[in-house]
Amino acid sequence: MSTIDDEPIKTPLTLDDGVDFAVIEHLFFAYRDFTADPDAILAEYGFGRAHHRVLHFVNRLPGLTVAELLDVLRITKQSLARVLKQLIDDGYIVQVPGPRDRRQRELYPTQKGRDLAMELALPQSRRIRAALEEAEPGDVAAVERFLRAMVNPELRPQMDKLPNGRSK
Amino acid sequence: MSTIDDEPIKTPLTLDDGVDFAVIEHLFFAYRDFTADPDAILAEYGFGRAHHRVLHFVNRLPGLTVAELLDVLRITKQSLARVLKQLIDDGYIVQVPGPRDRRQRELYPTQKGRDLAMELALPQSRRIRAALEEAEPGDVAAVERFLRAMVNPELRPQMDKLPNGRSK
DNA sequence: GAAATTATGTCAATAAGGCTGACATAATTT
DNA sequence: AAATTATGTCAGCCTTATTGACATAATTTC
Repeated sequence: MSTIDDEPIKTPLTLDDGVDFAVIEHLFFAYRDFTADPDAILAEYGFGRAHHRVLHFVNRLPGLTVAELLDVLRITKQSLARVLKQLIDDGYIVQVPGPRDRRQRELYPTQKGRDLAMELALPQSRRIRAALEEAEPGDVAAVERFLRAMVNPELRPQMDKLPNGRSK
Repeated sequence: MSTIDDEPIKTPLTLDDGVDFAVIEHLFFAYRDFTADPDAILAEYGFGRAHHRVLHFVNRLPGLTVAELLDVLRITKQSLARVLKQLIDDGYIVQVPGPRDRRQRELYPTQKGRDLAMELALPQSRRIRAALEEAEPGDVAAVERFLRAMVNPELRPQMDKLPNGRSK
């Protein structure tokens, strides 16, 4: 019988073990630095990453309801409540009663909220553009295809609803 | 003079605003689902994402010291302490006094720790491979180049130290 | 050899951002 | 009129991070 084996293993896991450790780690490091940019700005406003996400999607989908926002963020009503309340109290987001269903609250950014959303997006956009500078034609499409394919299939339609350009 | 302007803005931010919102959102959704896989497994063990990261890098760089691990994870000693202690107490990681400097603790996975690291990596690897199935030749390289370029330049040498394949 | 530095560990307090469960209100639908 | 829906709120809990302070052992420096 084997006793409990707490012998140290001295050989590393490598790509030979059949796992894409390189991509796994690239994603980890990339995402960490990607979020560090806005985090620093948010701290000046007394906000956190949760505020960023709410502000971002309200700016990208103005007029979405609380339920729709919860569906995009995949968090609970109670988790959203605190950050949304702060953003409203501080004048970054306004609520408008739904036109058909007056129980609903349509969420819109104010000019202040739009400005902050842009300020937060800028360093991220700069980082992305710098990363793509060295890229060859077709790489951008390849990266977007890959990232999209990494998302659970049932959530991909949701991504397609986000405005892609030339909004009127 | 302008009064406080809390008028709702009804037009969405789009790519026309000069920001790569598509890539920003792709990264957000992709990373969320990418981490959801191991999170579910970790919960069964009573662990969290922090345990995963520690276990991962100890398996990828067996024998690294506490200081080196802190340098990779970029968290504080106190944050590491709790999760590392649990992983050691539960027999996933063992400490070995450094051979030259006996103050140092070299960290190694046990067989149990190696097994869990693989179990956590597998769904992530499966997701990556599925995403790359539709990819054309050269796309993998493009994705890795992009993700690497998204990392702060000063941290890239650290990524290169991770074993790339064919370990002996 | 004594003193300073270094590697690690630990204690206490704090904060952000999640969670669950329970309950309230108003508006809509049945 | 009753049931359902959309939203809000209260209370408590968990994980993961933070800072600051201090302790111990080992190494390095003078």
